[in-house]
Amino acid sequence: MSAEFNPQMIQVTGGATGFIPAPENKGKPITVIGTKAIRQTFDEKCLEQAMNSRGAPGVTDLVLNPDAHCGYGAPVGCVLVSPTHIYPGPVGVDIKCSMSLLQMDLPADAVVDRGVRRALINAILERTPTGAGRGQRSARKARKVSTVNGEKVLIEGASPVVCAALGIPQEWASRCEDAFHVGHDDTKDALGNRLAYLIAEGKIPNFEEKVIQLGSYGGGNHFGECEVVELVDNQRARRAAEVFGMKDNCVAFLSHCGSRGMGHRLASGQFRTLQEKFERWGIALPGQDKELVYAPLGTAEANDYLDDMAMGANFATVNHLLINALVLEAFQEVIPGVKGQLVYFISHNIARRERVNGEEAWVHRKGATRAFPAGHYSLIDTPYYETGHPILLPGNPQDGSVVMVADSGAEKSCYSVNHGAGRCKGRKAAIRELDQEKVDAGLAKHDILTNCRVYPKDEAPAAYKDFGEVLRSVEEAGLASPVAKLKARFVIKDAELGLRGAA
DNA sequence: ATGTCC
Repeated sequence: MSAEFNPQMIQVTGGATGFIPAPENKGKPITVIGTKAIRQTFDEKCLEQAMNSRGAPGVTDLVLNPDAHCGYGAPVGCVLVSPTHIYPGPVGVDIKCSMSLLQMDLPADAVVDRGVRRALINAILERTPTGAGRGQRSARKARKVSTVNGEKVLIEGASPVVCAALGIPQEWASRCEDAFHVGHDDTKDALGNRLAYLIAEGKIPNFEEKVIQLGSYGGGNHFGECEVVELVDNQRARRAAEVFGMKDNCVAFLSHCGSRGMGHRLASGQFRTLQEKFERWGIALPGQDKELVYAPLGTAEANDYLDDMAMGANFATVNHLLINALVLEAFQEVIPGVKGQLVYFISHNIARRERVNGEEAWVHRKGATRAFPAGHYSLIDTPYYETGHPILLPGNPQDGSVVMVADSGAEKSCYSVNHGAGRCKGRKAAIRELDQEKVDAGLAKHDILTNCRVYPKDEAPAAYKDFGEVLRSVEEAGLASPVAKLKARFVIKDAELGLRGAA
């Protein structure tokens, strides 16, 4: 298999766009987004996964984004569309891993002082811990979490009752890609029934401990980052920023996290169940990849998966909104009177039912971000119909992150863009090859503070692709345009990761 | 991603 999958298989059509013919030339080709430099970053395993995913049962469209790299069954950084099947692998173990951005009514000058930034880091960490398990949040600061009914969170998502219990401003629900998710039959009763079954059967052990994780970041590539907003200087970007509620040269807070132990448990339970069934029934898997299990829509297996995915997604939604509420509280403790407003909350690990090619289909975005441009039917009755919705893309602390808005060209990528820079080095390779002093010096040079004594090498900017080249790909392909740049002032990560890598 | 296989 070695020489079979390589970037030369991509046929370039220009404008950072190309295609790979589907396996045996059956059906639509894989759409590939990326400049020449980006196409060279797609390794064998990533391309093999893309081909397996494209040839999988019921799959009609596959898009490979510029940040694509090897993932679980399907590449991280791809879009998989099926009108007939649901695929748990291309949603992933961190159901509804997402980005959110909180805009502060606070000029950039307010976070120049390093003492103020240190105080903010500490106030934020007290409320929204990082790392495995429940983290180190103090009991006093965790009080809001212990008052919420965990079952309601899974069943209702960011409902008025749940938001009120957690001190989340109700208007933030309108700044979500989806504020809640319903079950396979479009009711929340389906979720209530499914959850009662899971709990009765002991399928979600330590349920309350998982609920307490609400308002925490977790580890890996998750982070919280204080930013200074630099609006792009053109009329369209200015208009979009106005609708998004973004303020030039002001402070904002960018968060990346997902559904924590709850989503992990729901997802891994589904993988186990489906893999056992495929084995028992002797059904061949696409490319013999057991991570590409699937369920035909309408079966009990698909219904159970859709219900579990919805509950994991509801947990992630409330987790993100609570983090934003707690981060705002932390800012207010350090800088009394400061105001904050959610700009947007948008996922990059979720399957959504959308219209593609004129029919309803499940659009699986695995490390990919929805990108509906102005006038898209789905944005009617939202604040974003005239502009398109905000697209939140983390790059890296040194080179910055970006807020974009979709262009009409996004149709060719099933209305999707990348979800970040994408890894170019595996974690082990990054820990082995990168120099700790250089990693820390890079952040220091940009005057970016962090809670980590040493920054995790496997999360260093050098472990990721060139973000500028990734964004060039998106713009040249006509998928989206920049609205604002986000310049990091401090970054909060799982500090234990760094200590591990420093050994 | 995940107390990294309840």
